[in-house]
Amino acid sequence: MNISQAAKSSGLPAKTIRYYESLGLTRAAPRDGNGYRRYDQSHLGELRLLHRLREVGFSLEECRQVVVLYRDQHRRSHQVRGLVLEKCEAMERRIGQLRSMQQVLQGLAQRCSGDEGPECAILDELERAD
Amino acid sequence: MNISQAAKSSGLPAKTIRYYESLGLTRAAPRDGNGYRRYDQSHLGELRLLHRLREVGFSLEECRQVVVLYRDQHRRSHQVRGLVLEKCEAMERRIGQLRSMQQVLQGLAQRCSGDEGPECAILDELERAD
DNA sequence: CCTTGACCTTCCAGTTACTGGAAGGTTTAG
DNA sequence: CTAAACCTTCCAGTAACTGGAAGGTCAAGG
Repeated sequence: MNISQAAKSSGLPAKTIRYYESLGLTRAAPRDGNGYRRYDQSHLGELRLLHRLREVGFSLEECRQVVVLYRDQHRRSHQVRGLVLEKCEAMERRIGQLRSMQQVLQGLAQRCSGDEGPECAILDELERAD
Repeated sequence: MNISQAAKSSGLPAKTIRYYESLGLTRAAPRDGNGYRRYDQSHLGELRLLHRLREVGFSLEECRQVVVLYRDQHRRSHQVRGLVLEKCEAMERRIGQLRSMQQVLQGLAQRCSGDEGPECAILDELERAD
């Protein structure tokens, strides 16, 4: 299987697959005589794992930690679960942040008349000291 | 007022103030004889505006749009309000995304035994085809 | 007068996670 | 035989800073 097949089957663009390989995030694919990368099922598992981890918000560094466990015969499942739960909590905190930002925005919009004149409570509020 | 005073008073680090100036996001501060930037109250308004916009999630490009209106005597407040409401909706969409990612993570964590063994429902789920 | 520390300046490099594109080799279909 | 569709590597750019190097300036203390 060449890289475009691996891309289709894993959901990652070919460019991204090469990029991950260059970072050492995936094992280097063996090459054919012409220099083309060759993929098999074992590569696909890793690529799909990476694709899905990214989809649920893992950074590449966090993906790397999961991949290490994925490859480790002696992992304990609570290690994987720990990483997932940690990410879950980080996500929760991030959502809370965004929600509070959004509330500020709503409050600002409410106080602004939103008419044809230049006076604007939003700008007044945001430029003022403390 | 020199740059470190402006930084303290606006909440933006000095480095960031220079950076914004280099992008043309703020007016270039006039220089003293020694080449130091000098700031007055009118600069502080802009700097505080930028700081607060960033805090509520505006990108620099979005900040730029607000700053243009801030400087425009002939703006209409509904233009400012429009930008804020648009950002508000984008934020809502983003929050929805994060929430659904978080739910996936919670579902994964629930299905994993989280014990001392290597078998892990999370990895099984994430590596599998479709 | 000299030094020390705290300012200030510019510029370059690194971060994250790709993505686009150039330049060039290979394979496949007609 | 040629054109399309692969593949390769490498370089540059994105967003929004941040750290650090190299060097100029200024105020206080001995």
